[in-house]
Amino acid sequence: MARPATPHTTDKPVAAMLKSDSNKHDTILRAAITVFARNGYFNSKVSDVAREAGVADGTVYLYFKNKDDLLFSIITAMLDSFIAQVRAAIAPLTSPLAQLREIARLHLDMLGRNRDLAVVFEVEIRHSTKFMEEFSTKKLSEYLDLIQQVIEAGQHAGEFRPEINPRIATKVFFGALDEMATNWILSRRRKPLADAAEPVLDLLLYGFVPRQTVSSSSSA
Amino acid sequence: MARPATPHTTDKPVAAMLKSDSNKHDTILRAAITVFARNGYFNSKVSDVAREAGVADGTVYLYFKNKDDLLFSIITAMLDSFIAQVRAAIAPLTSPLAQLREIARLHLDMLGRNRDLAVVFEVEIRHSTKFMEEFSTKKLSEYLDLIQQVIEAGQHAGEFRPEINPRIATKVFFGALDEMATNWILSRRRKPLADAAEPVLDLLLYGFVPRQTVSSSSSA
Amino acid sequence: MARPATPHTTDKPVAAMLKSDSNKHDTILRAAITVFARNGYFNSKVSDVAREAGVADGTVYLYFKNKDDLLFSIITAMLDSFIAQVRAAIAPLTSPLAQLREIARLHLDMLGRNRDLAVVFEVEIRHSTKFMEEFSTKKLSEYLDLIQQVIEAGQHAGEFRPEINPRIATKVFFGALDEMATNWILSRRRKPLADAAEPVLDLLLYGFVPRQTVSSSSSA
Amino acid sequence: MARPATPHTTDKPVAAMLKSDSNKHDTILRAAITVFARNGYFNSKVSDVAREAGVADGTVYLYFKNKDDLLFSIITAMLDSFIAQVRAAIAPLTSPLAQLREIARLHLDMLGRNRDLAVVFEVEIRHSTKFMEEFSTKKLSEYLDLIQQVIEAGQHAGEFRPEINPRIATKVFFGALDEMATNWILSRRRKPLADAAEPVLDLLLYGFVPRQTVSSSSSA
DNA sequence: AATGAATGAGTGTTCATTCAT
DNA sequence: CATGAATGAACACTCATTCAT
Repeated sequence: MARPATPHTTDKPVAAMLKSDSNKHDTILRAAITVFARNGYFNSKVSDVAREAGVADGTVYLYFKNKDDLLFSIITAMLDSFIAQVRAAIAPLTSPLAQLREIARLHLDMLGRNRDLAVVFEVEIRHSTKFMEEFSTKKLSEYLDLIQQVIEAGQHAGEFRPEINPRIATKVFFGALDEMATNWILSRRRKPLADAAEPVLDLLLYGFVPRQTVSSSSSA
Repeated sequence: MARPATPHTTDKPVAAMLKSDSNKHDTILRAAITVFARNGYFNSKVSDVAREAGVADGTVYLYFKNKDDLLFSIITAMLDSFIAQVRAAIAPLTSPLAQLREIARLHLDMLGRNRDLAVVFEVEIRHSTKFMEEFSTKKLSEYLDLIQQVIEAGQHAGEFRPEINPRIATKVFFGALDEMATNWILSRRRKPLADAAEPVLDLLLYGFVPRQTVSSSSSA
Repeated sequence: MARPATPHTTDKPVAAMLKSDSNKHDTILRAAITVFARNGYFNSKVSDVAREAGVADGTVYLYFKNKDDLLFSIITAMLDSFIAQVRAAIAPLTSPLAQLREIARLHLDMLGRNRDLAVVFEVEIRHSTKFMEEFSTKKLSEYLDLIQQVIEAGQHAGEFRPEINPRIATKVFFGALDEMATNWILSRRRKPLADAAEPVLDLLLYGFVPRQTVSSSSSA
Repeated sequence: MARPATPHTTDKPVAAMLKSDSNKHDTILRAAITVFARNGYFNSKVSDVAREAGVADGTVYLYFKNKDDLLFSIITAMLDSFIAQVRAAIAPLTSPLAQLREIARLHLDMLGRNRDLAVVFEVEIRHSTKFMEEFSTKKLSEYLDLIQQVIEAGQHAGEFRPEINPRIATKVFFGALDEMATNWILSRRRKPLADAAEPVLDLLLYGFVPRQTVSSSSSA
């Protein structure tokens, strides 16, 4: 139940955050996602990317400064696209709790739609501490801030416990989703990643510990 | 409150899961942790590790099959040591909830004691999908199974909600801790990582949503 | 004394041996001189030359066969222009000694007017033995022959010692001027190169060794 | 005639300024001379040098920082060796004029012994203005200073004209020899380069212009 | 066991040249 | 004539690994 009309299926599929047509820049970027996901960034050759994109090696350098810039551009594009989608999706929702639910669903939905994208995001983004720092202080923190704002709004609205630290709650939320995605990538079973959204949310929202079904009322 | 005598400070400091003396095998492994944490696995040269360890390049190959084997050995040693510590620490505890609490604390305590170790564990372990698959299906899953057992025990004991999926709960728990560690590595502030254990646990155990202050309302 | 009206200042400035206007062929050639002088032939890119000339890369190939042809054309143009100037300048002079003096002056004057030109001539012309052979047996030897003829004429006229080998004298003469130019390029002081003409000539004409101020006879 | 006992033939042949045995550093350097002379610096591949030296590509980098360092080392070694030989050869000579003569002979003798060496020295040394500046302000100027001192000593001794500028005389002297060498490289005839020493010296010392045989003629 | 000199396969990047527009 | 995007051959340099000592 719930979440009935929400358009999981964005007409602009996540995988196609890059205009799928013509545009050689995007063709190369898509090829890089495929290749990096297959072999990992360090084990991928620029010429692999070029071949996958159907261009000459040198052409890659007409559109990207160097190999690193390829990875950088992929992740920037992903996060930009994702953040925009999330903003658009939660804007109409009034309840912060509903918004948080929507973020979780979109997060998993997006990564679950394109395994290659997910691999790059979950694995290759960590290819160096420098690289991670770069993103965690820029693009990624933009996303995390968004989540944190929702959580704080939820506290004001009385939907979330006032005593929890919103910063930590954000990390717990993000970490939980991130781990689901990482596991999904590694697991052989191809159950849709988005299926995990509901149970994860239930856990995060209501905790491991049972609510004292209180009083006698339940038994009554 | 609580957890008074629990020996946070294992007499065998985490960093020295490798016997700190003589043993050239361990000297090289420690050197590798330092070097990999500093530059990342791919940007580290075997000769860097050798120099750090004070041995000749060729000597590394007397103890390790190749460069990959170095990283593999580090993580295996880390996880073996960690799992052993966790088992020992939770054995005397009877309440699964107390056990889970102890795991969280130890997890963060261990990584927080040695940033290099944490960097390798959080970042370098992901240096390839193959590598991750290798671990997630072996060592790491041994750790995750341990957590899962505690959660299931907690469900039987009535300490955790019976309806939650223990497998998913395990991932949420691990993912939350993992994210705390990753963030701690990247953050400049050097607040002890273990300080995060309590608030994270509170969030996971009791959820984001306030418990209905029960009483009248429910019965109303 | 002497050489009063000789037009050091050719109305066609040396630098503009290439018609300075319109003509795209010459525009590119001038750009090439600038660029080659700045970075050296091998470190210059065809696209640098194109940009300097304000044309597209491909346009360079409409006027020159390839990059080598650019350098070749520069030096050919320089030497053609120079030889023509020299011929014109010495034609009216009757004394071979005066002619030789004029050649020295013009030689240094021309190179000293345009450092870029000098750099290309002194440095880049030597970019390969093949290249040098090409020129030394063609254009350059035309210039050297000119000098040699003047020297031989001087011998017949009794102005130069009959016993000297004109071929060797030519090389000594050219080598001395060449070295002055090379040094001038490298030196920081920007004293006009042509200033060196007089002292060099004095040395070459009268030698290092003092003329026996001859005994008393002269005074007699 | 003249120059009877002077040991043109240094027991340590010029070509072997590099100990010809074992020493891999020198083997590579000799290979580089051969290869650079054959194809020119820019057209030579490091792997060509390695093959010529009979070592692996990587080995070159154990002894030289990079390709540029190869050329740099060649010329430094040449000049060091040459300057030492010249100093030793002129030390016993008392007459500056005899010393200058000896320098000219040695200069041409050395280059004439090993065409490859000469090619590198005459052609490749100019592979860039930066490179030339480097040498002209260091090693080469040490050589030029040596010549200049001899000329100045000759002036004091009354062997050379007092009014000539020693700095310019040095350049004229060096330039003349340099040009002889350059021409010899390019010429097909293989007449010993050192044969040119005597006529060149005669020209430089006594000039192009005949000494007034004075006496009667003038008064006639 | 330990060494470290030697190896040589591997790759990111450049840039002269072409050609469809 | 002119363009400049695309090409792809070429190459300096690195570094994991070996092995004679």
